[in-house]
Amino acid sequence: MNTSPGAPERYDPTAIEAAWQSRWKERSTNATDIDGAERPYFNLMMFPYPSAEGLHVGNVFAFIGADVHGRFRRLQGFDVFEPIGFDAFGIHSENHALKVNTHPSELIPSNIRRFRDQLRRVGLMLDWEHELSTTDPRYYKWTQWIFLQLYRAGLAVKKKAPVNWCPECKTVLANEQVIDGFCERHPETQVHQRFLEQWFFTITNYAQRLLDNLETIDWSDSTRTMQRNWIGRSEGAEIVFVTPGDHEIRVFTTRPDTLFGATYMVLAPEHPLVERLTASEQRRAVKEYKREASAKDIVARRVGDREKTGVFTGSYATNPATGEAIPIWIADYVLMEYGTGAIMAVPAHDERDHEFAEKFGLEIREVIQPDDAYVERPFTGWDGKLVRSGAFDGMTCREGASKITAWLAERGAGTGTVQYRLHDWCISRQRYWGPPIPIVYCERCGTVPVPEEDLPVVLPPLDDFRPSESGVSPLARNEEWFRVPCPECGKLARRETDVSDTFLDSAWYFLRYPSTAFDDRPFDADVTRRWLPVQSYIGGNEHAVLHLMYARFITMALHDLGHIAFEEPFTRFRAHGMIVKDGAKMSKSRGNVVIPDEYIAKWGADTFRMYLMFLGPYQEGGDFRDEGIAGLRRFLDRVWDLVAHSEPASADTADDVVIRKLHQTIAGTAEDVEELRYNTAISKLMEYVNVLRGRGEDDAGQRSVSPDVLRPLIIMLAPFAPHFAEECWARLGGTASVFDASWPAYDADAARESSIELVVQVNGKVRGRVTAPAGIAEPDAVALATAEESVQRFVGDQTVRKVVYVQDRLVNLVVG
RNA sequence: GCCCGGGUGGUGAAAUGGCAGACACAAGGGACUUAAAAUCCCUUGCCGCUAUAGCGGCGUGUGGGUUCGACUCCCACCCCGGGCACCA
Repeated sequence: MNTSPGAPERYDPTAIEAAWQSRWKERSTNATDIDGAERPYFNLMMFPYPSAEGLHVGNVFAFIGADVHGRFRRLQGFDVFEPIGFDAFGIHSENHALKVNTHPSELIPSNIRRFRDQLRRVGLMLDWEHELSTTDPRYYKWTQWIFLQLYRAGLAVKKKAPVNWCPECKTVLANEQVIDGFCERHPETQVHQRFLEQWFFTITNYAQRLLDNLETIDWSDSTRTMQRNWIGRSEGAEIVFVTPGDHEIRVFTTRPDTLFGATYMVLAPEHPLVERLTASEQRRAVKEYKREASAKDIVARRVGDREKTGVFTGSYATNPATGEAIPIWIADYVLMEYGTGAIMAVPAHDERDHEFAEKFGLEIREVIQPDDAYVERPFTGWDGKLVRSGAFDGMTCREGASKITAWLAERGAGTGTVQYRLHDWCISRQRYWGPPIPIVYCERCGTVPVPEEDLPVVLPPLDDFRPSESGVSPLARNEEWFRVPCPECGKLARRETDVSDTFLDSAWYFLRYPSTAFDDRPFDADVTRRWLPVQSYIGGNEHAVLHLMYARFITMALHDLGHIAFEEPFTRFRAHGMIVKDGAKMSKSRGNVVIPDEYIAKWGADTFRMYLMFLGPYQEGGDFRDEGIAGLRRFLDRVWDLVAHSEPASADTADDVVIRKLHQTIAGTAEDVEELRYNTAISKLMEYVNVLRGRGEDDAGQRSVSPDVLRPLIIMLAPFAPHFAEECWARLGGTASVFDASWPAYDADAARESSIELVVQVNGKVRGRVTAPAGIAEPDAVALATAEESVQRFVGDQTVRKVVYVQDRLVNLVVG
């Protein structure tokens, strides 16, 4: 440690970071002027769930990447709004509260305090004036208000449906929360199927728009692909099969071209027609099979490689193409939730039907002659010609599909249609820790929405908030709370005791941020017009089909109801990658979770920030290794040293090499930061520093460069190392914050190289290099290249058959 | 099974179809130091030839192809990560 008087002060991140953090707070450096901003820029990051463990490095990685973007935009002259909040309702918090046997209303505030503290130390440009928490009645009042808007529009409906039931959570889960048939939060617990009355948002009404709009928004491809797959659009036909008893069985198929090969049908065991179609001699078998199927949980039902089971109903239906009577079976490989819950089985051209037909000895009739004769059976491809298909013989599959659909339509036996895999969003939860759904059930008036002026329906304190085995909400144990007069007739009625899904809380928080000052409206019209949609949203792909889909849906619905002017909430979304530790995913059980605090304490937030942004491409993530951090600290130390010894009189301001490198760095770094290529942006700054260090040395061995070539460096460094940059900026004579400066101007002329190095190849192999003036013409370049001794050796007396010249880059002589 | 990513030195990684390995880490050598740490300088893809300077060959998961030229484009395959999965 150098402590002698007069010696240059060492870089001390602890002191500098604390000083600047309090200065930012005092001066409101990061507060946004919501009403007065000239160039509003909404920079959003995914608000965290305030867990008991505190922020981990994954959260911090996400926030820093978003913060770098926000700070960069600010240096470009935008009024950047970078708010934060807490997603504190939900099963996550509640389960933790149950585990440690403390009420969530006690836990959450202390967790939030810890999070605030951690977030401050990371040095994010957060505007704390607009902090929100989903558990705040001032917030969830409007979550309930959104429910009411959707309810009035018919987009919130109550229906009995097969739902995913987690026996551990003792609640219903959305499909998105079921992973491989197991609960998202309890990987050991299988999810079961139950039929319950639940509130749904009919997101399926928006399936096509959610799909189409994906083309119009600037999102990571990976995220858009996941959404596309989740929506799962399939084109095909709905075809009607009629039974002798005049029952109509509708099926959906993506392969109407194979209709002539449909040799039997299958209904889902829960299909409403099963009862009526069952012949008396099959009654027992069918009943037994239905019982078995309903006893099965969703896993057993959904695992794809399971052996097929099923039972014949004893009835037949007429194949509308062949006129043949084909047997009707029931089997649990047909799912009631998709399509019509019934299929036409074409065992010759569908793997599942094939397996089923083989097992039960049903007819397998090929109606496609594949183009390639040597393909495996069943042939499920599209490249073939129709056979045994009457008038459609000889057509390609594509042609046959549309012709058969048209032919069915003429006879009223079918129609072209589209199916989606997307399911309606089940939003009710039989849990405690969420916003109560604002509905009252009255014996006389039925289902009555709580009047808007009575919102919020406050979640009452409840000592025993455990979920019950029976699936009834904890709130149903609080009679005092749920007994209320009917808002319409005044007679004693009963509140809805379910609460809403956490994903509803987070589906609209970005709308609230700029309007947190208003208590009489969810989002102010003027403010919203100025600040939304969100210009940049950065977050993890784990939310690609949950949060991001729901937020889009809620935004679309609010748009259609006239509350907002846009229908897509996030103009640009970028998914960041995942941080792993020594090649393995971080997890508590592995014991390799990186806690940012200790690293920040040891190295300083700026070094830590820079390391995280440097360790790999931001959108791919990377491997966190302790050894790598020192390099970034060394880099900052070197910059510190340059700043400490800067001399206004230094000649480097006119040094071509320095100036050229500076302007190349300005252009390259801006482009990299713009594209979130933070790792290469930092490496470019390092290159520039290496040039400065090589140039700055005087006769006495003392480095000294002028502040003029350092200031642009400090600005470019500021998004990554904000405290460090502020301190250097001040030491270089800056008065205001470095973030009130502008990103350095790029001068293309200054960046241009005057001489270039031409690579000379012979037959594509590098055989020499020549220095030439930039912009050299081809004949001159070739002459220079050919004259080179090392090139001559490889050309010898062979004739040059061809010359390839790439301007200012290379000459390739093709000889032989 | 299907749909996305990805596979490059000892390590993290970089490269609009045009010098593979920028920038770092680690390692080795040297300077400074009584010594160590820190700092600074040098070396560092592999193999071979050479006393050295240097010279040559090989090299981006594997096998083919396109091209004057391929980490980059095309085809087939292998491995790793993620998503979906009896979705008709």
